[in-house]
Amino acid sequence: MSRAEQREQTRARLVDAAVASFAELGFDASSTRDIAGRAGVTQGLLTYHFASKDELWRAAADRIFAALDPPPAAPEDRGGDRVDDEAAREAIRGYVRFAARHPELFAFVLDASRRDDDRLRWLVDTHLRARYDAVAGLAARLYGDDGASVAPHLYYGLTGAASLLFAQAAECRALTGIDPTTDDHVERHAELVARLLVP
Amino acid sequence: MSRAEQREQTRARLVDAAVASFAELGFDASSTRDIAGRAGVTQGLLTYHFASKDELWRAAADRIFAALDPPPAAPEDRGGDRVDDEAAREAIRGYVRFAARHPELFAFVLDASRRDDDRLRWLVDTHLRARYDAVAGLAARLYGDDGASVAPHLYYGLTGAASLLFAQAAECRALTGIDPTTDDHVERHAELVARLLVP
DNA sequence: GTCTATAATTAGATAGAC
DNA sequence: GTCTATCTAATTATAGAC
Repeated sequence: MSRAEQREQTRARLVDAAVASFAELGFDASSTRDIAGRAGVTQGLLTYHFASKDELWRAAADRIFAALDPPPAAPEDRGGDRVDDEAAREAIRGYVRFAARHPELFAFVLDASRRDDDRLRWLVDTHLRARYDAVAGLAARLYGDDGASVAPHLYYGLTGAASLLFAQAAECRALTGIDPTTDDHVERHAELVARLLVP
Repeated sequence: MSRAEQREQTRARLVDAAVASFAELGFDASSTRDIAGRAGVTQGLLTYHFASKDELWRAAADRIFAALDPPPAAPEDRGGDRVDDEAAREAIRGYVRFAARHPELFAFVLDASRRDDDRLRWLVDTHLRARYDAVAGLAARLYGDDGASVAPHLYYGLTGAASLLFAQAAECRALTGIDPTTDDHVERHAELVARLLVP
């Protein structure tokens, strides 16, 4: 293997380990030593590839959001002004299924949103704004002129309703006895959220 | 002031500071030195009153949940089998208003739910289970025989939809330009969530 | 009851050998 | 490109003076 290949392989393994650690433990509780260990290398090598913990965190964010492009398909606009209800429901079901299968995305954003600092602003500017604008556009089509004013509430309401169950899977198991990550419960949750937003 | 009074005052200030720090920064990123500093005492005194960081965390949890008793009023059952729709909506609005004014509750639970450890289990057994059972009972009245199976989805769906906007207030300001903690936006969110759950 | 001093551990970042 | 060794700073917890 060439040095360039070796380089890319090591970086990829470090970023994978960083994504898992940041999503699971959060930024503060994650240690670069532990992340390096998960990737099978030493901490010294980690700082060779990523000069600071912040730089590693940004690489992890890029990796997480790269898995999202293109964004989950918005419901097709079938000629008329109004979006077809069942198509909107299916889009929401798809969103819930995605949240269930990628809990690291929500966990990562939630962790960054904790403090009003440079990392949050970078995440908003680099990855979140474009996705929010897409949802706001959808809200405008669903709610007409009121779209702009309901967009924030719809965005956080939908995201919270869709994602919290999977972000708190451990709590849910302890509290209710059910495992929310099973296909059956993912589908139940998708149906509930879809029916709540589009009755 | 007697020593007993002094003791209680110092403990109360330490617990108040701990609640703020654990909710704002999370357990790991909170330091006992900083918490002691916020309370105006030294770290040595903190460990005199609370032998470990874990013990302080449990005292903070007790304080947070003490503010919740009695639980937010459930809608009155007006004679019939079915709960009155408008009363159910008002109960949900009250829940959203409470979430908006006490973001530390959601932040604290969310932080504990991150890891499947002893702290999470203690929190579930000591404070969360009774509250969940109340919601599950409400679900049974709203949804009849299906209540038991939808209760977990309803609980996390409602909690997420109601609370996330305020838990991520800093992100919301950066992302949308609005401040979700204003009375106006709290009411908008309350109305949206109430109308979603009880159309 | 409160403080200062410190032990023991761990963190992120740096330097240099290979 | 990778590793070992080390620096500096911060952490929780402990011990003892007052």
